[in-house]
Amino acid sequence: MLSIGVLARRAATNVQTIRFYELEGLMPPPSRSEGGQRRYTLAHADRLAFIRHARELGFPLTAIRELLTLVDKPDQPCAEVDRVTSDVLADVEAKIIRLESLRGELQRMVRQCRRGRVADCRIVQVLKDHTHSSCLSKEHT
Amino acid sequence: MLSIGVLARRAATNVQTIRFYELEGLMPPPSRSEGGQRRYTLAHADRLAFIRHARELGFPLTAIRELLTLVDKPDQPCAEVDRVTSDVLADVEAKIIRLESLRGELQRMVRQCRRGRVADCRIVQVLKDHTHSSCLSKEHT
DNA sequence: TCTAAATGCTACAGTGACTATAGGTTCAAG
DNA sequence: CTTGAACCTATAGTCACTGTAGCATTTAGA
Repeated sequence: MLSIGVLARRAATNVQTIRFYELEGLMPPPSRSEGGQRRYTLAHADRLAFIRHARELGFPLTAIRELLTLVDKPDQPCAEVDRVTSDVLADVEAKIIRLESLRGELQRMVRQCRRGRVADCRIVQVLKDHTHSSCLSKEHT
Repeated sequence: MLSIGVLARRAATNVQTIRFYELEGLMPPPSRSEGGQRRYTLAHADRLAFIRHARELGFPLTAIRELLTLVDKPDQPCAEVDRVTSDVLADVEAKIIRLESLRGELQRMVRQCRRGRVADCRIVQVLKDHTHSSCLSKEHT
C-alpha cells in the first residue's frame, strides 16, 4: 500500500494533482487508513502513470477520460482510441502552424529594432499599426 | 464618440473583453453618457488596437502593461521594449520545440496503430508504458 | 411621441488543469 | 512519548477571457 506522497514521487506528480484527479473521477477513490489517509495499490499507480503520460502528450482530461473507459474494454476495436489520438495530433499541428507564424513576425520585429528611442522603435510601430503585419487571429496557447 | 459595441466591432474584440481590460487597468476608463454608458474616443480605439495586436502576437497581459507604460515615454531608449519582445519570442520558440516533439510521438503512435482490438493497440501500449516514448515533461500550452 | 428591439450596465460564475494556502490531524521514527 | 514530516479538507488563485442573469438605456421606426 502506497501513501499519496509515495505515489506522487513515483509518478513525478504532486500530491494535490492526485487528489484533483480523484475529484474529477479520473482516479478511483482508494481505501483509507484508520486515520483517514489514502492508501493506494499498484493498479492505482498504473492508472496514474497512464493519465500523466497522456497529459504529457497533450491529451486534455476529457480525452483521457474517454481513453480510460476504452482501455477498460480490451476486446473492442480500437478505432475510437485512434480517433481521440488523431484529434490531439491535429490540435498539436494547428498550434505549431500558429506559433511558427508568430515566431516569424516576432523575429522580424526584433531584427528591425535599431535600439534607438521608443518613438522610433520598429517593434512599437508594428504593434501600433496592425496593417504592418500578417498575423493570424486565433488563439495560440 | 464610440459606444462600446462599435469599438468592439472595430477591434474585432468582444464587449466583455473591453470591460475586462478596463478593470485590469489596460484601458483607461472612458467618459460616460448621461445614462452611464461608456463613450470612447479615437485614442481609446488606438490603445485597444495596440493591446489586441500584442495579444495576437502572444504577449501576455503583464508584458502588454509594461509596453504601454514604455510607449508613453517616447524619448526613452527602446531597450526594454526589445527585451519584452525577445522574451515573448523565446517563449514561442520553446513552445514550438516542445510541440514538435509531441507531434513526432503522436504521429508514431497513430502510424503504428493496426486498427485491431484495444488490447493490442499500440497507442494504448505506449500510453501505458512511459518507457516506450521519449517525451518531454514540460507544459506545452 | 411612443414603443420595441438592440445595446448597455454590474456582478458573478465558469473555463482547463492544476497550484497554493490555511488550519487542522495522523503517522512513523527515535 | 515526542516531534516533525506527511496527510486531511476546503478554499482561493492562476490566465485571459466568456457566459449568464437581471436589470437600464439608447435608438430607430411607426
